[in-house]
Amino acid sequence: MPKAKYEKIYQIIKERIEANEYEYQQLLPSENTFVTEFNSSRNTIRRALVSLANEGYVQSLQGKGVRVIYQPHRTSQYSLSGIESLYESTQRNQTIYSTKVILFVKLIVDEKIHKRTSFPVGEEIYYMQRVRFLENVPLIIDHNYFLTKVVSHLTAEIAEESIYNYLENTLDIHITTAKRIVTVEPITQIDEEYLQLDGLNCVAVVSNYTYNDDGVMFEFTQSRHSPKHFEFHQFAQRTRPYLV
Amino acid sequence: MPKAKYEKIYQIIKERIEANEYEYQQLLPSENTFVTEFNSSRNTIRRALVSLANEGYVQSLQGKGVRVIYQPHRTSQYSLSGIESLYESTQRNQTIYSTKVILFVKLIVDEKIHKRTSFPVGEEIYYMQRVRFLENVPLIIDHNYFLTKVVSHLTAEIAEESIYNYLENTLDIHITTAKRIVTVEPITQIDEEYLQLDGLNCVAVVSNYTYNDDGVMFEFTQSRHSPKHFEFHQFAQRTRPYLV
DNA sequence: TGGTATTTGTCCGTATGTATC
DNA sequence: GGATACATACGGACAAATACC
Repeated sequence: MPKAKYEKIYQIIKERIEANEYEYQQLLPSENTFVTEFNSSRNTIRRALVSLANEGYVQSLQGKGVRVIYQPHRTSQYSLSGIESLYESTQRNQTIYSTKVILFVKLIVDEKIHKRTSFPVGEEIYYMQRVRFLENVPLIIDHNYFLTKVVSHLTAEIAEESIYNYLENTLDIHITTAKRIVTVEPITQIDEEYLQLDGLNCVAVVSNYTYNDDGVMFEFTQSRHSPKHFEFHQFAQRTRPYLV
Repeated sequence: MPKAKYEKIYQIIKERIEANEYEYQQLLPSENTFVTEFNSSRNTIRRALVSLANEGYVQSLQGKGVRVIYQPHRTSQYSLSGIESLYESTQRNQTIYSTKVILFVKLIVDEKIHKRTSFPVGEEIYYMQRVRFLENVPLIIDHNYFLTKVVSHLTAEIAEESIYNYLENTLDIHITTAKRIVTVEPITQIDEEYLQLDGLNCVAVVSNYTYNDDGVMFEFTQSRHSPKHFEFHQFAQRTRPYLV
């Protein structure tokens, strides 16, 4: 539940767009109209609108108005990131989701792990491998690394459920920023063993660097995706061209 | 050249971070310090800082300060998107960049093209295929679709050079927003013919939907990347966990 | 063609809240 | 408790682009 006023307004307008109350390509009510509706300053309205623009819901056109450019996903139900997370997707589609832990160890960062994760050498970490299923289809193999000094008392049982539940609710750790890098890599033996690749010899790899609100990078996760179901979304505003 | 004050301030602070004037994990000068340095309001400073945070340069910590979390790329020189564009990368590394047009036609959108591009059926478009080289290595095959009613008088010669130069400078079209979707797909005959895949049977595909500042989607581009050199960056703030 | 109203973009100043030190 | 630093919110002013008459 958001506390800030601009977040509430953002949420309300977003829901109206998703409910098609404001239609694709239509102009929203003017900022001043929202000012009277929500009884706020124009600045607060603008903050909400800027957030919506940043997430690809609307586009502001000076002198004209604010146009809706959101379109519901017509693509894969496994769509990831950007506007909608896998979690939201599972909720919306009422799909069955499960996780199987195939490795769970505690170890010390050496030079090799440092190169992969950029955790400092000598730090103690949890390392686990997990297979993630949607509708009983193995979609993703996760390699998770957590700093033990931030994430304490992790167990395989917790990893089988939701780690982020544990972080948020039990340890009261809040993630605020994350870097993600998508690459495509040749398959490993583990990939081949657990994922249904149908002859494809690559996987989509999302490397995820997660920071808590102290600015400490406490998690590195490499998610190796079955190519067939992989989809990664990005929205950019006032962007440079993608390729020269 | 940015006109707005907050953009200039954003640019200056960004350059200081990239020049390591403000170091990784160090706190920036406080907002009020910047207020006096740039002789502006705190609002304007905050706008610059929020932009930097959105692009992964800094992280704001209430009560503490604003921490630098930017690290220069230690990875591939072909790194794409997010913080640094391929163009900036080529500039920085002084690499040689070239394009070869292998197909250039004008055609009408039918049902099949509509499904791929989401251009309306019946619209006239330019369709071209281009191979893109870095240091004489074929990295990417582009399939570009442009609405002729927005992008007029395109030629193969222009496509061989920089289309965006033509758009920006000759046609005065400004792109403001873009959606990108990354997927991994089996290779086609064209991929195999032009890219050096070394036995890999997948390519990384970036689908790019580009809007001009009238809110018209005038370009759809599918860029098919050689997996070895592909890297796609994203930065997210106050994000949900990547996977449940 | 021109003038006026509308709408978004930028910028400023101020006040108050909240977290940290 | 007090000082510092970021977060939120309000209100006002003017600029720039557009729409309308």
